[in-house]
Amino acid sequence: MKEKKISKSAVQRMPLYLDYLRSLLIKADVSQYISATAISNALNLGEVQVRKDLASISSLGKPKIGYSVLDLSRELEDFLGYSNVNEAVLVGAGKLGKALLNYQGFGQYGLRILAAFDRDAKVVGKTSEGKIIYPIEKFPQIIKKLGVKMGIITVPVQSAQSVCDLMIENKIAAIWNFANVSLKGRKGILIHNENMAVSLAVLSNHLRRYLDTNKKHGGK
Amino acid sequence: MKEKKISKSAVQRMPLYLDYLRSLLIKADVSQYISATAISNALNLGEVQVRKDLASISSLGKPKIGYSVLDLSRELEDFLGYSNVNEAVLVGAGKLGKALLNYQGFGQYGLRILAAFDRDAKVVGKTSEGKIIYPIEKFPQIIKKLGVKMGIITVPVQSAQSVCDLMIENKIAAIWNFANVSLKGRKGILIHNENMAVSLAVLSNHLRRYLDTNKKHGGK
DNA sequence: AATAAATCAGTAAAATTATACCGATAATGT
DNA sequence: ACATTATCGGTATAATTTTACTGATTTATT
Repeated sequence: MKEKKISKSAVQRMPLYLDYLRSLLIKADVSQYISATAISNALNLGEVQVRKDLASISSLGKPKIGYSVLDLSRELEDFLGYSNVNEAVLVGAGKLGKALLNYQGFGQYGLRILAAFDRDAKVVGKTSEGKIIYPIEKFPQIIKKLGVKMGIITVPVQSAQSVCDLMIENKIAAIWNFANVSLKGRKGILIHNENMAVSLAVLSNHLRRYLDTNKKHGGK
Repeated sequence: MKEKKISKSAVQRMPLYLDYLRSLLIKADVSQYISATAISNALNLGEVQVRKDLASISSLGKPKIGYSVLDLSRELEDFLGYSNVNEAVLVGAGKLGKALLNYQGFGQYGLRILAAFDRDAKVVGKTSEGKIIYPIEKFPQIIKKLGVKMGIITVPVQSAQSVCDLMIENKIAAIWNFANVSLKGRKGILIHNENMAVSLAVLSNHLRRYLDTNKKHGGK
């Protein structure tokens, strides 16, 4: 099995495929087949792009037939790491932090948040739906024991970088950052920023151009 | 002033610049200058990339000096459309919908959610922090009156596509979708999916590769 | 058995995005 | 005043990503 390189953009399309396939599995029987063409129509993506993406993680596609929906789902799950659970810890048990901590939906994507940390003694120790919130001082000790490699940051802007540093010191390799700053990491460490402002930028930029065009070219 | 084309990736970096500049303005006086180089260091981005991005929206950069932090912020705000408010409506006043509706932070980014819609009569009519939730049937009528062009979707998966269609029929041009499906739009209509699964895909993919590498090459 | 239709998968080309390079310019120090 | 330094901004190059094309493969049809 040769290791193909998969672009980041392609990685981001994979969960869309998986979601779609899962929806098919719910609707109909498990022995269905589907073609890249059909998927591309359903998801409004380029036919070639879908075929390329799928080819990069699977080789079960049969001409004239397509892919077994079930098998392809399995392969996507494997690729995305949903089959072997991703364990994570979370720092910052405020509003957002607690919401994520208690969010059941992550299970579907193979994510399990094992523990949370906070520096506020008031929230520490309390469990919400079985999860424990530790004082931040215990971070190194507990991370070492758990061997977790993914960290979620839900602290206010000011402390985000120091939490990030703390995580990296303790061998966290992938960081999901919900604080509204772009954090400084290190080579090999992935920092993924979940920034609503970024989304808004895309949206409002589109809107501005859209409205301009319609004004200029006399759009109705 | 010639219209330069700005890549989508570049657009997504703009709010990062703006956030950083704003943080500088808070910390120090308003007559500061900053260079693209300094920004690139702070945000851990390529120097050339930052300079290019800034050049595409501003021409106030002075050699040896850099940009006026305040002026550049203004230009970024203009570009991002934060200066002239973006108005939006939201469909789906469930948990997430209400959270967004009441989230104060959007103001900072020039977003104002004017009204919400839901098909459940129980939530309709009630106001939470001054916002009104209308029955979905009134959508066409009210959108027409408000002239809003941005729509936010926070309904369950099953109804997301029909809400999307409804929005497009009523001349919404940019859709921010929080439902966990990829929606089908139409040319000219932007659909931006806020999908946590996508983020998770990026993270867990990185992690898998990271762990593999460290295993193979004997990373301690 | 032969033909047609649908689809995969590999290679090539095009488009997009990021990076490198270099001359011009403004401030600073000599 | 002149050299030096930091920085901008444009052009050129490289890398990445998407799209197009083509041949091979499998099923259905005549």
